[in-house]
Amino acid sequence: MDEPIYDAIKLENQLCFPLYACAKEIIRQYKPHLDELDLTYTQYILMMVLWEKKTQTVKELGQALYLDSGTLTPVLKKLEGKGYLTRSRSTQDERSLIVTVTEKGEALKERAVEVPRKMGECLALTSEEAGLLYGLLYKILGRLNR
Amino acid sequence: MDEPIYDAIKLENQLCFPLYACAKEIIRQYKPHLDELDLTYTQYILMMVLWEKKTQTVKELGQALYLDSGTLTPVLKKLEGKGYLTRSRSTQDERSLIVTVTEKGEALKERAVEVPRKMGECLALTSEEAGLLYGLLYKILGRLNR
DNA sequence: TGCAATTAAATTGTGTACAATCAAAGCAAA
DNA sequence: TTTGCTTTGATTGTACACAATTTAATTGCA
Repeated sequence: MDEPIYDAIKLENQLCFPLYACAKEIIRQYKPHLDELDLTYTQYILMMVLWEKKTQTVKELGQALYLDSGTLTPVLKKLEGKGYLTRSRSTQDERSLIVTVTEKGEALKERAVEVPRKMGECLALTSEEAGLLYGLLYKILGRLNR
Repeated sequence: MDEPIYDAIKLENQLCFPLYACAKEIIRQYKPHLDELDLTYTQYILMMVLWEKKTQTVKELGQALYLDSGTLTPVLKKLEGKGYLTRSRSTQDERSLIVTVTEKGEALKERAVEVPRKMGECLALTSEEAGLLYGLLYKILGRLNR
């Protein structure tokens, strides 16, 4: 009853599935730490971009995070409501919305630096393995990004 | 202005982010192929389990897919509506819901075998790299799974 | 110049994801 | 056997995620 023709559609032979499951499970591990900051994972990675760049358009945020305006608009409004960023139209190009981190948003960074340290332990990869995984993932992302 | 203290919360230094982005981007690549089968990615991986096991409880599906009943219940109802599976309570234990693939669901497998072949090309990894990635992902999943 | 094509966000609708809670069923110890 | 604990799915509420459409602004070109 073993039909090798069908091996290709066995869950255990997929590469996408462990990728999908792994991402979800790791994000679940983040939750208790991010709850302390009152941030979701999506809000957290968005703030990460702003901590580094201070000011970005929605388009730039979308490119950095692989998210579109349909996802970003409500997340940005939520973070604006929390006082971590401001949203305003560009005077050069009224179509562009400029997102800028506030002082309160900057201050959050001080508490957020603890999150990667707390998370680091749970992956259980050596630094070589982590580097290898990192390289493979960005190789795939680079290939898909066109 | 380079503050190495903050390097840990740069997006580019995260391992979870490329994992999350990669999973999403690959699932996006699946979409045109899965559209031909009128399946979403979640529906597709659920059917994958049923193609192999024929019959599973919701609990077993949840363990296989890393999903809970809050996600599975609506997906199962949708697939039941499409005629690909049936849902019925176990007579041994009325708490358990037994999910069984139908003939129509089995038939879908014949068309689904083409999907992995069509997808294989877009990853652009050698088989060594794919094996390495696979191993690393399951190592993480194994560690997180307790 | 004037208008068609393009671009940037926002909106709408569908489909997950998951925490928290609930209800029903089974189990277990006194 | 009855009460309390556990297990299993379903439900509810919140938060993405993205395709498709809409709106407003800008650009390109005849």
